Amino acid sequence: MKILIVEDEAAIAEVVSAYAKREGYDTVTASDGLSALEIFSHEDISLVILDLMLPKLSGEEVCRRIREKSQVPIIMLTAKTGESDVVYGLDIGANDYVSKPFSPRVLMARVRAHLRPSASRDNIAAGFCADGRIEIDPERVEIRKDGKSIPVTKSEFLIFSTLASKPIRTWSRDEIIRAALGDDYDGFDRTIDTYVKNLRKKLAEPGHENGWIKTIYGFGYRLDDEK
Amino acid sequence: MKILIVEDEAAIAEVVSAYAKREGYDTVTASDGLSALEIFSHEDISLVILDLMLPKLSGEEVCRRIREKSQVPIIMLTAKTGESDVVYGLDIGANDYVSKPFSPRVLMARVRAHLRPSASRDNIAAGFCADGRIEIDPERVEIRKDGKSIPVTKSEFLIFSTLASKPIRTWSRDEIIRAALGDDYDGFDRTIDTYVKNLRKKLAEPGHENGWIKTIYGFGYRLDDEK
DNA sequence: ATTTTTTGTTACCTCCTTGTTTCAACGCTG
DNA sequence: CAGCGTTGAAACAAGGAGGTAACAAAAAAT
Repeated sequence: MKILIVEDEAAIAEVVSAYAKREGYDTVTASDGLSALEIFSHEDISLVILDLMLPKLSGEEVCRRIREKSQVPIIMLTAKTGESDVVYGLDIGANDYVSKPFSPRVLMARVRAHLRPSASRDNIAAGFCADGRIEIDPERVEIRKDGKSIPVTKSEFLIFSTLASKPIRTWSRDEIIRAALGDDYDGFDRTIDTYVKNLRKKLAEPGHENGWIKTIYGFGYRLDDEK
Repeated sequence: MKILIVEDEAAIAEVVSAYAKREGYDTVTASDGLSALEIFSHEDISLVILDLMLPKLSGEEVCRRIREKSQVPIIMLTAKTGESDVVYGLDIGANDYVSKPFSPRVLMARVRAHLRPSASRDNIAAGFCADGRIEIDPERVEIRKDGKSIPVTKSEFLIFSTLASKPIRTWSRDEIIRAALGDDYDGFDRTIDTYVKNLRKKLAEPGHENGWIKTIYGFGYRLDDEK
């Protein structure tokens, strides 16, 4: 987990960085807007702490540019405390807004809240798909086809549940990893292929050779729930 | 989008509810912890605004119970302003923490930030064109004509989405490349011709041989969405 | 402790997509 | 309507994405 700290006052950047590191995060610091974007596009950043008053490129502009590419959480950390400043900051894409002077403890609590892994078995919804033929049972951790239990592994179950939770959506491999296996998973995205292959083998049948999992070339996978 | 407001002071609940409704959200109010959980489990709640000092069941406990089941965004709205209160609130599962007295405008900006559609593909706007006959679905990564899915490649999808995002506009090849394929794309602009050709082949029909993509001689392309 | 299952990586192969090129057709301009 | 630049279409090479299986490591079961 790497945090990008964009802050032109070295002293503040130091403090934030020190706190973040104490919590086990990696940090990287940018002191102006342009280098922030530069770093962001070349490193794998999980969260951005962004000052608004920056040399070269304003924080607002940095926020907008990042949002064009990414949904990474952005916490604005700034001396602008006016009501309108806060509203504006949030509306251009920030996820959180902390005013200076700030409490490092509170800031880090907010960082944790944004980086908290969001997946757990508990929020897997029971459900049906494939015209009701396939049933996901989070209580028993079981997938049934036509009422008959299909033995799947934990990962297979989590991944299929994830896909089925939004049959509408096409999921990229990274999204599947984050949603099904958790943020702290570190492994290659291609591993998903293997799970999908195994799931397909278990679920497939004549007429549904793909096991109701459709490949969206260049993007990822989606439940194939067409009628 | 329905917001659950958990607040025992009716006056505050009223104010929050009024603001939320003005923004187009549905609201439902609970005045104690138990009824909050009751409502939460029976209705489709997209976000919770949660006071901490509640009759029957504390806000902290409500937060924990909700978190056992769901990842719905929770904004704590409370008179407890101590640093430790904030840290504690966020650590037990709240996504945001707003202290009373609060600015309704800021609160609503935070609500918007939490409910903002999050997937990065979603900055491709869903939309219709060609008199509603062609539909762009960024969730599924799919283009449909008359409701029937048209298989397109990644680049074709991105390019058509770009054109459709501003049906008014004539796009030069370079602009299409930058908007659809990214700044770091390196390739000839004439490649766009090929994608357009392929798209046209897939979308065309008698009376619309150009697949709703119009050539602006000497400039580029534009969606042909005339009536 | 041993076996079995699951998890995750890798390599190989195939096929699709991507992007270039070539040439024909088209549209402007005079 | 002739000439020139621009666009359309098809063919093709090269790269990239996905399918698959074999395998190592870790976890669970016996």
